[in-house]
Amino acid sequence: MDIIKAPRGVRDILPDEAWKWAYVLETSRKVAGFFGYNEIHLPLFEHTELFSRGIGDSTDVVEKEMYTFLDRAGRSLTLRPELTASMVRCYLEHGMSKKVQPVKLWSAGPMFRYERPQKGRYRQFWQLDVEALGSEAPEVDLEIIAFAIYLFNALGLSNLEVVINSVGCPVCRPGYRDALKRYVGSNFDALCNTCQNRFERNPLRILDCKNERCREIMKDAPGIADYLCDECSEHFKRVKEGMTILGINYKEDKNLVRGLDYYTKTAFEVLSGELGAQNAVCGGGRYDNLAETIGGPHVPGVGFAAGIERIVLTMEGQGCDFGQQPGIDVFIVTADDLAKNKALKLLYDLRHEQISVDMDYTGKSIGSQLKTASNREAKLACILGGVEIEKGVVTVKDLRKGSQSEVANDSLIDYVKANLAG
RNA sequence: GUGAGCGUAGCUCAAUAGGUUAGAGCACUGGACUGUGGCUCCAGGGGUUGGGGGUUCAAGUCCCCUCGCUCACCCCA
Repeated sequence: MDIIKAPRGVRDILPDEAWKWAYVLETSRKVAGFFGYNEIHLPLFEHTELFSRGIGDSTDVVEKEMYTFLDRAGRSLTLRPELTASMVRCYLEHGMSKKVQPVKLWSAGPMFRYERPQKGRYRQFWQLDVEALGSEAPEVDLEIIAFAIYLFNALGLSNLEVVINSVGCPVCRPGYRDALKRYVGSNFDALCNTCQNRFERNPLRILDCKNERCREIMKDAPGIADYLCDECSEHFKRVKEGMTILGINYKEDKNLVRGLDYYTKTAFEVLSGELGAQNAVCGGGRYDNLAETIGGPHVPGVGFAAGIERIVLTMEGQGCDFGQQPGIDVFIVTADDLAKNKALKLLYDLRHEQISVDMDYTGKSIGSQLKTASNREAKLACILGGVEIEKGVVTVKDLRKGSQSEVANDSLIDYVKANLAG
């Protein structure tokens, strides 16, 4: 029988990589603390309707990328493809509008999308998600963008491009949509097939088509900036002012449109050259109508999601520092069977002192055990045998220097601590 | 979902133009060194050449199917 392998598009994060993830997540947790965001854990699956209504029925994510299934009671459930809808659902369900606004939350975990796997794109992938709910203030948009930038700086990333745009709101977007259609209509035949399809369904998406000719045509397309209502225009202006005050470099890209229906006003992405076609390391924006779409009252919100795989890939590509790879400090070597019980006791005594220590249980030769100690990159080896037991000592070998000395049992812990510190 | 390239040991890769028993480095285990690692030398274990079918006297190599990986489109994080 064949060995069962992992399904397509998913992968194991092995220890060699997992410690890097831990670094990214720990750094995120710290930044969240500085920015006053609280961690939250949300379910991996929700009612399908949450996503189909929240994200939008005609979006690619909902139309063809969701893992949807019926549970044993016949309910239609879906593995979450993103976190924003769940965040809003959670806010509504727990009456968070009664708390101080905005409610600032963050979470990290796996998302699921049935897509063709590619570099930096998997069917199960991790996102860091940061959301601020319950405030219209443009300063909150600014804070969300600044959070992302602050995090990426803390991780040592460079050469990132920040692009922002305003996608308007239900008041002004229809007018822009019409203007865009009037412009595109005169060039309709020159558009690629997909864009011709988009013309009726979602003309805004023609703006970020990658096709050469479409790009050429859209270069002179009307920008939404000229069609924003006063409120959206003021809001956008204020966000940009804030960016300048904080010294965040950005590019205004009038062609930036986001694929999910719920975005209003501010939309932004952070791009990395390290990722090939999947160049967005982070994306987000404001979604003032999402809460109503899923049946709640009006709750404005703004947030972003960043892909952990893509962050790690970019960091590796740029040679960023991930901190210290976890390893062992001390390895205990038993020279003979007489020492086994003493060694066991020592093993746990050191662990109780919060020293990372390990030993070999297989009874290999002393040479092999030291080899293992080297392999594990232990700093010290504690050698125990009949000789040591008789004298009431432990032979401590410094594997970095090659020197060793006999240390009395009762001063061993202090000796080990002193030598690890040094 | 569409297109292209690629699947050989745990990893990185060899293997004339179809031709014997599919090799090497790293890693692993052991020995030289019987209580001292890294360096060196030696030895050992480990493969249904992703899976299935076909062509052939003969297939890792050619053909088909399938699974997977990679890249691009699409979309996005």
